[in-house]
Amino acid sequence: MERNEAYPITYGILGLLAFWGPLSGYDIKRLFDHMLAAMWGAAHSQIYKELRRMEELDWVDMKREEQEARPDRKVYSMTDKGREALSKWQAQPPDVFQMRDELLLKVLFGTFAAQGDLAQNLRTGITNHEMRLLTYRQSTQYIPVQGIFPHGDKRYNPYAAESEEDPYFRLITQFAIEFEKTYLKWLYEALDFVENRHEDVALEENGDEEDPS
Amino acid sequence: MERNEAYPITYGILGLLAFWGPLSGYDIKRLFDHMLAAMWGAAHSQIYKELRRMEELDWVDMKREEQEARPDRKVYSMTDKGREALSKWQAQPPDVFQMRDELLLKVLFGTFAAQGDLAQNLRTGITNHEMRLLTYRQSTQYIPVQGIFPHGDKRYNPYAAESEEDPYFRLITQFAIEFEKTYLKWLYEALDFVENRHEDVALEENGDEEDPS
DNA sequence: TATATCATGTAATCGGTTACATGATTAA
DNA sequence: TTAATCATGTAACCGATTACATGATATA
Repeated sequence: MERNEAYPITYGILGLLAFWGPLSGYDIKRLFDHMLAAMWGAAHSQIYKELRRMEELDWVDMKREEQEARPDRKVYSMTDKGREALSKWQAQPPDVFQMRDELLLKVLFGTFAAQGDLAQNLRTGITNHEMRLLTYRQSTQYIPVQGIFPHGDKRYNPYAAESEEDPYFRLITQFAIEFEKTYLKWLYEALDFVENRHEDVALEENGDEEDPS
Repeated sequence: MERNEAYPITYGILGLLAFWGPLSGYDIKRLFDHMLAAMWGAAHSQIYKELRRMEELDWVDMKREEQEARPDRKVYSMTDKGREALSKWQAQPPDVFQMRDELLLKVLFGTFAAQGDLAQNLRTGITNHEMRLLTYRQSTQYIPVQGIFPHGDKRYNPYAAESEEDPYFRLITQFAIEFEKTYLKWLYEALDFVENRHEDVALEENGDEEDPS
């Protein structure tokens, strides 16, 4: 049995090519950051490497566009074989989700943190997740048009407003927004908890629950 | 400048040793699955390797317990240096969270899936996350006692009921439950959408009113 | 009888990150 | 003047996974 020939990032690239036709590695990196930030991240070096691999698999075609003063643009487009692979992938059960969140680990072991460190980490988390929430709420401008595939040779401008929106992208954006809202709600509650319980244990006697946030 | 000497899994192990005193690699693996499943996963091979590394760093001490008919138990306990490292880690800002969820990727590119594949994947996700939610709701039996650190030489039975619960573990469990509830709510809505193929736009960002459950 | 669990590890590989490299153009 | 962006890659490394290995004991 042969080795795995593809993994999530492969299909991430393939999906972007299916939506937006021929793209360079640089284009793909930009779209990754805008479109796939909510579910998968990728460094540009990995995208370039993966594109080379996908070319060997005949999942993509490369056309070199010469430029003066800059390296040539290597523009990739999905092949029939690539389209088939993308469809086959959808027929396999998804990997079990695995959370990897260092902030949660730090909260769990908050007992071993010095005064104030945990609160500071929670505030950092709040800043990060507030920024994400904002990004996702503004991300509708990136919604791709529907039904390009399987005639995906045309190139669409991801920044242009389109009349027909892809319903799955809307679905993902909704998930990302709800996730960030849930995360933030918890972060604020956790921060409130660690700030108020460290002040003085004796305060628990009288009513200190009036706290307008 | 020297290489990183530790990363999240290192502190995961260290934190478990701080809570529950001397433990073997096998014990740690079991606790990882029960306590840290919501925020970090680890294979047993990685834990054994990491323990050897931590021994070289003098973050843990190892004592060999001989057994007949089985390999010796190598029982690790945290050193002062390890305790210091755990505390220093809490003073550093946490890594930015990076989601890696293949199911979300498949939903985003749902346009390229054959009839029924997407719904099937969503159902798999529902099964997985329902199981997680159940696990987290039952996980209160694993809540560790508070304030062992910094005198953490005693060993506590993680299965025993304790009067004083660690508030941070409770916090994490709450997060995990809220996360799974949010995820599941979205999964059911997404499944309904792909099964019924509404023309109207489902899933507007819901209001602030909470359902009183 | 077959599987699972206890209990421990090693080896090989892989997916992903970090660092290095180039050089023009544009914005602060 | 400094930094960022455009645009492309290579090389080294590292954290994590998968497969391999052993052998008793308990459970179905």
